[in-house]
Amino acid sequence: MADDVHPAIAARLDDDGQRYTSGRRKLVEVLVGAGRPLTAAEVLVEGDLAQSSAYRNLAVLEACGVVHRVAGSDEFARFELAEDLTDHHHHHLICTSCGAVADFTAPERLEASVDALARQVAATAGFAADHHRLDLFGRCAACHAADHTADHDT
Amino acid sequence: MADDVHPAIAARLDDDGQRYTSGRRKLVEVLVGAGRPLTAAEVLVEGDLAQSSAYRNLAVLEACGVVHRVAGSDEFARFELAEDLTDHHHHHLICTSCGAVADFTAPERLEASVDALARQVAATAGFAADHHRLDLFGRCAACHAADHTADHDT
DNA sequence: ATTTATGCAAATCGTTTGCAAACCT
DNA sequence: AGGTTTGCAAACGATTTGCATAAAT
Repeated sequence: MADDVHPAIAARLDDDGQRYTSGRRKLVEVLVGAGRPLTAAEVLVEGDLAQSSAYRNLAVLEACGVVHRVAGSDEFARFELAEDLTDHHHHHLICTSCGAVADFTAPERLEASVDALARQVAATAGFAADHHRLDLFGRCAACHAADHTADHDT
Repeated sequence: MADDVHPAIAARLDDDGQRYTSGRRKLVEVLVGAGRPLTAAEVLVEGDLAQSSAYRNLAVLEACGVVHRVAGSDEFARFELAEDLTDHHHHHLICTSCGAVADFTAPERLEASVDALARQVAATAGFAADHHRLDLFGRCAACHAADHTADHDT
Protein backbone atom coordinates (compact mmCIF):
# COMPACT_ATOMS: atom_id res chain seq x y z
CA MET A 1 0.00 0.00 0.00
CA ALA A 2 2.82 2.41 0.74
CA ASP A 3 5.19 1.13 -1.89
CA ASP A 4 4.30 3.69 -4.50
CA VAL A 5 5.89 6.46 -2.50
CA HIS A 6 8.90 5.99 -4.72
CA PRO A 7 7.67 7.89 -7.78
CA ALA A 8 6.69 10.82 -5.60
CA ILE A 9 10.07 10.77 -3.91
CA ALA A 10 11.94 10.52 -7.19
CA ALA A 11 10.01 13.53 -8.45
CA ARG A 12 10.71 15.50 -5.32
CA LEU A 13 14.42 14.76 -5.52
CA ASP A 14 14.47 15.56 -9.21
CA ASP A 15 12.87 18.94 -8.55
CA ASP A 16 15.86 19.65 -6.39
CA GLY A 17 18.39 18.39 -8.90
CA GLN A 18 19.07 15.27 -6.85
CA ARG A 19 19.22 11.66 -7.98
CA TYR A 20 17.25 8.84 -6.46
CA THR A 21 20.20 6.52 -6.04
CA SER A 22 20.07 3.00 -4.72
CA GLY A 23 21.48 4.12 -1.39
CA ARG A 24 18.74 6.70 -1.00
CA ARG A 25 16.10 4.22 -2.04
CA LYS A 26 17.43 1.81 0.54
CA LEU A 27 17.12 4.46 3.25
CA VAL A 28 13.56 5.17 2.22
CA GLU A 29 12.69 1.50 2.24
CA VAL A 30 14.07 1.07 5.72
CA LEU A 31 11.99 4.00 6.92
CA VAL A 32 8.86 2.75 5.15
CA GLY A 33 9.38 -0.68 6.66
CA ALA A 34 9.80 0.66 10.16
CA GLY A 35 6.59 2.66 10.34
CA ARG A 36 8.04 4.70 13.16
CA PRO A 37 10.88 7.22 13.49
CA LEU A 38 14.30 5.57 13.42
CA THR A 39 17.62 6.77 14.78
CA ALA A 40 20.57 7.11 12.45
CA ALA A 41 22.07 4.06 14.14
CA GLU A 42 18.97 1.98 13.41
CA VAL A 43 18.94 3.12 9.82
CA LEU A 44 22.62 2.24 9.54
CA VAL A 45 22.12 -1.30 10.77
CA GLU A 46 19.18 -2.07 8.54
CA GLY A 47 20.31 -0.19 5.48
CA ASP A 48 23.94 -1.31 5.52
CA LEU A 49 25.57 1.64 3.88
CA ALA A 50 28.46 3.73 5.13
CA GLN A 51 27.74 5.93 8.10
CA SER A 52 28.70 9.05 6.21
CA SER A 53 26.41 8.15 3.33
CA ALA A 54 23.51 7.50 5.66
CA TYR A 55 23.89 10.88 7.33
CA ARG A 56 24.51 12.65 4.05
CA ASN A 57 21.55 11.07 2.34
CA LEU A 58 19.25 11.67 5.26
CA ALA A 59 20.26 15.31 5.04
CA VAL A 60 19.53 15.39 1.31
CA LEU A 61 16.19 13.67 1.79
CA GLU A 62 15.34 16.07 4.57
CA ALA A 63 16.25 19.09 2.44
CA CYS A 64 13.99 17.81 -0.35
CA GLY A 65 11.10 17.31 2.05
CA VAL A 66 11.13 13.53 1.79
CA VAL A 67 12.28 12.83 5.31
CA HIS A 68 11.45 14.61 8.53
CA ARG A 69 13.65 14.87 11.61
CA VAL A 70 12.02 14.08 14.95
CA ALA A 71 13.40 15.21 18.30
CA GLY A 72 12.75 12.73 21.09
CA SER A 73 13.79 12.77 24.73
CA ASP A 74 17.24 11.29 24.22
CA GLU A 75 20.28 12.59 22.38
CA PHE A 76 19.60 10.75 19.13
CA ALA A 77 18.03 12.35 16.09
CA ARG A 78 15.26 10.27 14.58
CA PHE A 79 14.00 10.23 11.03
CA GLU A 80 10.70 9.33 9.40
CA LEU A 81 9.08 9.79 6.00
CA ALA A 82 7.45 13.15 5.50
CA GLU A 83 3.78 13.13 6.42
CA ASP A 84 2.61 14.10 2.97
CA LEU A 85 4.23 11.00 1.50
CA THR A 86 2.58 8.62 3.88
CA ASP A 87 -1.02 8.58 4.90
CA HIS A 88 -1.42 11.59 7.10
CA HIS A 89 -0.55 13.93 9.88
CA HIS A 90 0.34 12.19 13.12
CA HIS A 91 2.01 12.69 16.48
CA HIS A 92 4.44 10.84 18.71
CA LEU A 93 4.45 8.82 21.90
CA ILE A 94 7.88 9.29 23.41
CA CYS A 95 9.04 6.92 26.11
CA THR A 96 11.04 8.80 28.73
CA SER A 97 12.56 5.56 29.91
CA CYS A 98 13.93 3.86 26.80
CA GLY A 99 13.62 6.73 24.32
CA ALA A 100 11.45 4.80 21.87
CA VAL A 101 9.20 6.87 19.66
CA ALA A 102 5.92 5.58 18.25
CA ASP A 103 3.30 7.24 16.05
CA PHE A 104 -0.31 7.97 16.84
CA THR A 105 -3.11 9.95 15.27
CA ALA A 106 -5.10 12.57 17.09
CA PRO A 107 -8.84 13.14 16.66
CA GLU A 108 -9.70 15.55 13.88
CA ARG A 109 -11.38 17.80 16.41
CA LEU A 110 -8.16 18.28 18.33
CA GLU A 111 -6.21 19.05 15.17
CA ALA A 112 -8.76 21.67 14.29
CA SER A 113 -8.33 23.25 17.72
CA VAL A 114 -4.58 23.34 17.33
CA ASP A 115 -4.91 24.94 13.92
CA ALA A 116 -7.20 27.57 15.36
CA LEU A 117 -4.63 28.19 18.06
CA ALA A 118 -1.93 28.61 15.45
CA ARG A 119 -3.98 31.25 13.67
CA GLN A 120 -4.62 33.05 16.92
CA VAL A 121 -0.93 33.11 17.82
CA ALA A 122 0.01 34.29 14.38
CA ALA A 123 -2.35 37.19 14.83
CA THR A 124 -1.28 38.22 18.33
CA ALA A 125 2.45 37.47 18.40
CA GLY A 126 3.43 38.15 14.83
CA PHE A 127 4.54 34.54 14.58
CA ALA A 128 3.87 32.84 11.26
CA ALA A 129 3.18 29.26 12.29
CA ASP A 130 3.34 26.65 9.60
CA HIS A 131 3.21 23.38 11.47
CA HIS A 132 2.98 22.01 14.96
CA ARG A 133 4.25 19.24 17.17
CA LEU A 134 2.04 17.54 19.69
CA ASP A 135 3.77 14.72 21.50
CA LEU A 136 3.00 12.73 24.61
CA PHE A 137 5.78 11.77 27.02
CA GLY A 138 5.48 8.82 29.36
CA ARG A 139 6.38 5.17 29.62
CA CYS A 140 5.79 2.76 26.77
CA ALA A 141 4.12 -0.58 27.35
CA ALA A 142 7.44 -2.42 27.43
CA CYS A 143 9.03 -0.17 30.04
CA HIS A 144 5.84 -0.20 32.02
CA ALA A 145 5.96 -3.98 32.11
CA ALA A 146 9.64 -3.89 33.09
CA ASP A 147 8.74 -1.59 35.98
CA HIS A 148 6.29 -4.11 37.30
CA THR A 149 8.80 -6.90 37.01
CA ALA A 150 11.38 -4.86 38.90
CA ASP A 151 8.79 -4.10 41.56
CA HIS A 152 8.89 -7.73 42.61
CA ASP A 153 12.15 -7.05 44.43
CA THR A 154 10.61 -4.30 46.52
CA MET B 1 7.00 38.92 41.39
CA ALA B 2 8.95 35.81 40.47
CA ASP B 3 11.78 36.33 42.92
CA ASP B 4 10.40 34.11 45.61
CA VAL B 5 11.04 31.03 43.54
CA HIS B 6 14.24 30.70 45.51
CA PRO B 7 12.80 29.22 48.71
CA ALA B 8 10.91 26.61 46.69
CA ILE B 9 14.04 25.77 44.74
CA ALA B 10 16.17 25.55 47.85
CA ALA B 11 13.65 23.15 49.33
CA ARG B 12 13.55 21.05 46.21
CA LEU B 13 17.33 20.79 46.12
CA ASP B 14 17.46 20.02 49.80
CA ASP B 15 14.99 17.19 49.35
CA ASP B 16 17.50 15.70 46.98
CA GLY B 17 20.47 16.26 49.26
CA GLN B 18 21.77 19.07 47.08
CA ARG B 19 22.95 22.51 48.11
CA TYR B 20 21.66 25.75 46.66
CA THR B 21 25.09 27.19 45.95
CA SER B 22 25.76 30.65 44.58
CA GLY B 23 26.53 29.20 41.16
CA ARG B 24 23.20 27.42 41.06
CA ARG B 25 21.40 30.51 42.25
CA LYS B 26 23.09 32.48 39.53
CA LEU B 27 21.87 30.00 36.91
CA VAL B 28 18.35 30.23 38.23
CA GLU B 29 18.45 34.00 38.20
CA VAL B 30 19.60 34.05 34.60
CA LEU B 31 16.73 31.77 33.64
CA VAL B 32 14.20 33.80 35.62
CA GLY B 33 15.46 36.97 34.00
CA ALA B 34 15.21 35.56 30.51
CA GLY B 35 11.59 34.45 30.66
CA ARG B 36 12.23 32.08 27.78
CA PRO B 37 14.26 28.93 27.26
CA LEU B 38 17.99 29.64 27.02
CA THR B 39 20.75 27.63 25.42
CA ALA B 40 23.70 26.51 27.50
CA ALA B 41 25.81 29.07 25.64
CA GLU B 42 23.43 31.89 26.58
CA VAL B 43 23.41 30.79 30.19
CA LEU B 44 27.19 30.68 30.15
CA VAL B 45 27.54 34.22 28.88
CA GLU B 46 25.09 35.73 31.31
CA GLY B 47 25.97 33.62 34.32
CA ASP B 48 29.74 33.77 33.98
CA LEU B 49 30.68 30.49 35.56
CA ALA B 50 32.82 27.73 34.14
CA GLN B 51 31.33 25.78 31.30
CA SER B 52 31.56 22.53 33.21
CA SER B 53 29.84 24.02 36.23
CA ALA B 54 27.04 25.38 34.08
CA TYR B 55 26.38 22.02 32.49
CA ARG B 56 26.79 20.16 35.75
CA ASN B 57 24.48 22.45 37.63
CA LEU B 58 21.89 22.48 34.89
CA ALA B 59 21.94 18.69 35.13
CA VAL B 60 21.51 18.83 38.91
CA LEU B 61 18.72 21.35 38.65
CA GLU B 62 17.04 19.23 36.00
CA ALA B 63 17.33 16.11 38.13
CA CYS B 64 15.70 17.93 41.05
CA GLY B 65 12.85 19.16 38.87
CA VAL B 66 13.89 22.81 39.03
CA VAL B 67 14.88 23.17 35.42
CA HIS B 68 13.36 21.66 32.32
CA ARG B 69 15.16 20.82 29.09
CA VAL B 70 13.48 22.02 25.88
CA ALA B 71 14.22 20.61 22.43
CA GLY B 72 13.97 23.19 19.63
CA SER B 73 14.64 22.88 15.94
CA ASP B 74 18.38 23.43 16.12
CA GLU B 75 21.14 21.38 17.71
CA PHE B 76 21.24 23.29 20.99
CA ALA B 77 19.62 22.12 24.18
CA ARG B 78 17.62 24.86 25.88
CA PHE B 79 16.72 25.22 29.53
CA GLU B 80 13.91 26.94 31.40
CA LEU B 81 12.52 26.93 34.92
CA ALA B 82 10.12 24.08 35.63
CA GLU B 83 6.52 25.06 35.00
CA ASP B 84 5.41 24.43 38.56
CA LEU B 85 7.91 27.02 39.82
CA THR B 86 6.73 29.75 37.51
CA ASP B 87 3.20 30.68 36.73
CA HIS B 88 1.87 27.80 34.74
CA HIS B 89 1.87 25.31 31.96
CA HIS B 90 2.85 26.78 28.63
CA HIS B 91 4.06 25.90 25.15
CA HIS B 92 6.65 27.11 22.70
CA LEU B 93 6.89 29.09 19.50
CA ILE B 94 9.93 27.79 17.70
CA CYS B 95 11.41 29.83 14.87
CA THR B 96 12.63 27.52 12.11
CA SER B 97 14.79 30.32 10.77
CA CYS B 98 16.82 31.56 13.73
CA GLY B 99 16.02 28.83 16.23
CA ALA B 100 14.65 31.22 18.85
CA VAL B 101 12.15 29.75 21.29
CA ALA B 102 9.43 31.82 22.96
CA ASP B 103 6.68 30.87 25.40
CA PHE B 104 2.95 31.05 24.92
CA THR B 105 -0.10 29.83 26.76
CA ALA B 106 -2.83 27.79 25.16
CA PRO B 107 -6.54 28.16 25.91
CA GLU B 108 -7.72 26.00 28.78
CA ARG B 109 -10.13 24.25 26.45
CA LEU B 110 -7.29 23.01 24.27
CA GLU B 111 -5.32 21.75 27.25
CA ALA B 112 -8.36 19.83 28.37
CA SER B 113 -8.63 18.24 24.94
CA VAL B 114 -4.99 17.21 25.01
CA ASP B 115 -5.40 15.72 28.45
CA ALA B 116 -8.40 13.74 27.24
CA LEU B 117 -6.30 12.54 24.33
CA ALA B 118 -3.57 11.43 26.70
CA ARG B 119 -6.06 9.37 28.69
CA GLN B 120 -7.41 7.82 25.53
CA VAL B 121 -3.94 6.85 24.31
CA ALA B 122 -3.01 5.43 27.66
CA ALA B 123 -6.06 3.21 27.46
CA THR B 124 -5.58 2.01 23.88
CA ALA B 125 -1.80 1.82 23.50
CA GLY B 126 -0.72 0.84 26.98
CA PHE B 127 1.27 4.05 27.08
CA ALA B 128 1.37 5.84 30.43
CA ALA B 129 1.49 9.50 29.43
CA ASP B 130 2.56 11.97 32.06
CA HIS B 131 3.06 15.17 30.17
CA HIS B 132 2.85 16.59 26.69
CA ARG B 133 4.56 18.97 24.35
CA LEU B 134 2.59 21.20 22.03
CA ASP B 135 4.79 23.54 20.03
CA LEU B 136 4.27 25.69 16.98
CA PHE B 137 6.96 25.96 14.32
CA GLY B 138 7.19 28.91 11.99
CA ARG B 139 8.95 32.24 11.61
CA CYS B 140 9.24 34.67 14.48
CA ALA B 141 8.42 38.32 14.03
CA ALA B 142 12.07 39.30 13.60
CA CYS B 143 12.78 36.74 10.88
CA HIS B 144 9.52 37.59 9.23
CA ALA B 145 10.53 41.23 9.07
CA ALA B 146 13.96 40.25 7.73
CA ASP B 147 12.23 38.29 4.98
CA HIS B 148 10.32 41.34 3.91
CA THR B 149 13.46 43.44 3.88
CA ALA B 150 15.21 40.87 1.72
CA ASP B 151 12.19 40.83 -0.60
CA HIS B 152 12.99 44.36 -1.67
CA ASP B 153 15.74 42.99 -3.90
CA THR B 154 13.32 40.78 -5.78
C1' DA C 1 34.11 12.95 -19.96
C1' DT C 2 31.94 15.22 -16.50
C1' DT C 3 29.28 15.50 -12.78
C1' DT C 4 27.52 13.36 -8.55
C1' DA C 5 27.53 9.75 -4.86
C1' DT C 6 30.09 6.66 -2.00
C1' DG C 7 33.26 4.95 1.72
C1' DC C 8 36.93 5.54 4.75
C1' DA C 9 39.16 8.02 8.18
C1' DA C 10 39.87 12.25 10.40
C1' DA C 11 37.80 16.48 12.16
C1' DT C 12 34.09 19.03 14.49
C1' DC C 13 31.51 20.69 18.29
C1' DG C 14 28.16 20.50 22.01
C1' DT C 15 28.51 18.21 26.11
C1' DT C 16 30.67 15.30 29.83
C1' DT C 17 34.26 13.87 32.95
C1' DG C 18 38.89 13.38 35.86
C1' DC C 19 41.31 15.65 38.98
C1' DA C 20 43.19 19.07 42.26
C1' DA C 21 42.05 23.34 44.55
C1' DA C 22 38.34 26.04 46.90
C1' DC C 23 34.07 25.83 49.47
C1' DC C 24 30.63 24.89 52.98
C1' DT C 25 29.14 22.80 57.48
C1' DA D 1 38.27 17.33 59.10
C1' DG D 2 34.74 15.39 55.73
C1' DG D 3 32.16 15.77 52.03
C1' DT D 4 30.68 18.81 48.03
C1' DT D 5 31.37 22.08 44.33
C1' DT D 6 34.28 24.43 41.27
C1' DG D 7 37.35 25.30 37.22
C1' DC D 8 40.53 23.76 34.00
C1' DA D 9 41.73 20.83 30.45
C1' DA D 10 41.19 16.55 28.37
C1' DA D 11 37.81 13.04 26.81
C1' DC D 12 33.50 11.70 24.67
C1' DG D 13 30.25 10.62 21.05
C1' DA D 14 26.93 11.79 17.58
C1' DT D 15 27.36 13.96 13.41
C1' DT D 16 30.04 16.18 9.61
C1' DT D 17 33.58 16.69 6.27
C1' DG D 18 37.99 16.01 3.03
C1' DC D 19 39.49 13.33 -0.24
C1' DA D 20 40.14 9.63 -3.51
C1' DT D 21 37.38 6.00 -5.83
C1' DA D 22 33.11 4.30 -8.02
C1' DA D 23 28.76 5.15 -10.21
C1' DA D 24 25.50 7.57 -13.09
C1' DT D 25 24.33 10.52 -17.04
